[in-house]
Amino acid sequence: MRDAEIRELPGLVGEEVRVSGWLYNARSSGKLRFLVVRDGSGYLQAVVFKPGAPESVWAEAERATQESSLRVVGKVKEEKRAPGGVELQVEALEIVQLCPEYPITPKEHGPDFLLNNRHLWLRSKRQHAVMRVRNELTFGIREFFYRRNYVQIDSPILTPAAAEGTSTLFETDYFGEKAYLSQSGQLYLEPAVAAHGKVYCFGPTFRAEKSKTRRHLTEFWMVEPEIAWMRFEGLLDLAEEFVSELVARVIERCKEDLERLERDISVLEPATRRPYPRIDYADAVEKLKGKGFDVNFGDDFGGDEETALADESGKPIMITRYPAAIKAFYMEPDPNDASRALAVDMIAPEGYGEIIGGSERIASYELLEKRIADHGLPRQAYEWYLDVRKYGGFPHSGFGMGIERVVTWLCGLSHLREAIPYPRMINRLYP
RNA sequence: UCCGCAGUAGCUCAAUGGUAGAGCAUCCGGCUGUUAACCGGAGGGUUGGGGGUUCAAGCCCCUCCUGCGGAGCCA
Repeated sequence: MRDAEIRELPGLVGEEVRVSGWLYNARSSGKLRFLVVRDGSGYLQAVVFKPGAPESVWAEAERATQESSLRVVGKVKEEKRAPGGVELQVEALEIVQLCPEYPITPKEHGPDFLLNNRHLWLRSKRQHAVMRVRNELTFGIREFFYRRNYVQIDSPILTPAAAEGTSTLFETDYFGEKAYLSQSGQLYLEPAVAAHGKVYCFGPTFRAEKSKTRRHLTEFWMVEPEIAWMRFEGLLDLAEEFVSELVARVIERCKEDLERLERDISVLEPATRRPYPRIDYADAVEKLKGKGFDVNFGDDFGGDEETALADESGKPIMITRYPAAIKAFYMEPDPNDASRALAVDMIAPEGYGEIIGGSERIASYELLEKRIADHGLPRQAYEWYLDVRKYGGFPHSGFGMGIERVVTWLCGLSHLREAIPYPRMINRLYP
């Protein structure tokens, strides 16, 4: 007899094994009791047949409640009627801890209740699948960059000043000084790119905006690559390669999870194929006007506008060359039109919104100096950032991708809050 | 911050201004192949808080609280 994970059982038919896990659900019919056991690696139907089992085993099988932790011993049997194709014929059963009435029943629940019980909700099938997709995505991201010889540079969470103004930052006390939780690692990446050439950071970021939409969290994860000597066109290629490769990876390696989430893979497949449509901001404005939207050149796009643009193809689209006035101070102006920035937003299809924002960065010391002044930012706080241009300046580009937005899109979720283990939102800091 | 919707059993939801109900969960009973199993029974309620209208309020009015959706902002 050996210990086995449920995922291994199809290869252990005929063998006697011990499986340790939790009771997901139980069904019984007189002399027959089905225990659905989960152990994180899968779901197992364990069967106890009263006439064939010792009385104590039957009694324990009857006593076991939903989510009781337990160990079952028995022979693995091929069984078409069982989910997964195999089942366990229980010979011994030990309840490790009898679970009292479990709050999350096998019926529908509301979001407030589920979020209050997020620590338990994580055990349910859908949430289990989402976290596995997230895991595949984040590992894929690291592998993508590792294979291309990027160096991961972790940016600080506690920062002395805002990247783009202080209004959206969480403020905290730092030994009598004001400190802010980082809203982007990008500025700290730029000095590092001068050291390593190709770098990225990957960590949590914080926005104190009182956003109440399905597309916002106050704490979310962002991956931000930054590349020396890369120009705008190269950045567009990189973003496209990055996303298409990650989508393909998740489709290939998370088939079961996506199936459990009832995500139609054929809808995701166009995103595995390059190129993605690229549309100039000015053309996007015209296109939206043609669709009856009330937008003018110079406006930023809202969620509805983004959705309308993205829905034309099943792929993400890249909107390029936004007006400089509505973009960040550090973005390089378009050499053909200084009123525009070499900035890109990638919009996911199906209304999932912006997943990437990026740009070529200002390379000139003098221009950056002027922009900092124009935006009313405290020069002193950005001295180190200006040094990237002062001591051997160079063109460079980068983007940021929001992990939860991508997970939400890949899984076909209706809300970002399911894409992170413990969502932090306005009015929610528990559990 | 603004706009809209909602709050009834542990959970999801019903209930013309007139005796508060169902399903799931729990407990008891039945069933040898269940797939959110099924069938029968039982317990379970200060209808979010406060105030008001009325013979009578879960329902109408005021107010506060909480949640949800959206806008703005953004990934």
